[in-house]
Amino acid sequence: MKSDIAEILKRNQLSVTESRTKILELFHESNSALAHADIESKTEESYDRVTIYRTLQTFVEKGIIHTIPTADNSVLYALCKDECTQGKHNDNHVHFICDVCGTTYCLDHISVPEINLPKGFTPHRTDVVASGICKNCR
Amino acid sequence: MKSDIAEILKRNQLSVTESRTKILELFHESNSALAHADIESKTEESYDRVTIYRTLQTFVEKGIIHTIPTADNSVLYALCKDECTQGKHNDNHVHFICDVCGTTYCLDHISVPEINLPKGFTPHRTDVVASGICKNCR
DNA sequence: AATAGTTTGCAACTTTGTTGCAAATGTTTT
DNA sequence: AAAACATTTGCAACAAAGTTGCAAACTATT
Repeated sequence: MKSDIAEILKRNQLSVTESRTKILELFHESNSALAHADIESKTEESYDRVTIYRTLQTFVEKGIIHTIPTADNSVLYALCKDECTQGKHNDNHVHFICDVCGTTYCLDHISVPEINLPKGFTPHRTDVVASGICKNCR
Repeated sequence: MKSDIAEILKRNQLSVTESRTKILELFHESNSALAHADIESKTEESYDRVTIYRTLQTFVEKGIIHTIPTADNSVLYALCKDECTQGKHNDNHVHFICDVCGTTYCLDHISVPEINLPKGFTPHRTDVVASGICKNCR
């Protein structure tokens, strides 16, 4: 498992450091999206705030994770599907934010339907963010 | 026109003040979404930052404007359709953000398609945010 | 026009995110 | 496996974004 994580880092030309390994592990363990603050607390503040910011930035650039737009404009990150690579994100799936527990789910298998935009608008990326009540909070 | 604006404020039990009138006018004049910074510059810094924050908050609470989730997690606001009232937002329409000029359009007339969520997930609000190239930047 | 209620602006503060740089860590070479 | 090189980390200092309390200014009400 640990070596899996290292593999991912190497494949993306990143040195395998303690913080990167740990943070990437967190994403793999969690089945929901994580905010900067989640990572700070789950790592028990072992790493500098700056390191976490930079690690997340790097992961986004490499296509390892992606950001999720939220209605309250907090910044969330989640693992990308395999098809994502540097500069070419393929995250056209649906996200669900639970109004009760706040958990954000990445519904990878549910794809975004075609949207008929007005003449002249060419879409490049489409995000769907649904919010409501999740399966654990009913 | 000015009296229209005052009407809206009164209808929402808000005192008609210069800043509120001016800010609400800005939204009515603009056909795109506005960020806090846009409002600051378009009012030529006549109002305190805090006043703008509070005005936007109040307008959101009253259902006069709504926030738009963005992929880069900046905070954007746009006028609500008539059907929105306090505590009951009805913004299930599509937003489009132009990657070139940064303009955000509220595509009121394009409705969000049904999304089949997994069992147990009950949606309450659904946002669709498309980004790409807008009609003016082709 | 006086009073009561609301809103504004200021100051101070918190939270969130960024940058430069030296020290520490990771990688490669011999 | 140690030296040399490259990358990453943590610190400090800063910048930007957002919040709160409170007195002064403004709206609304009588």
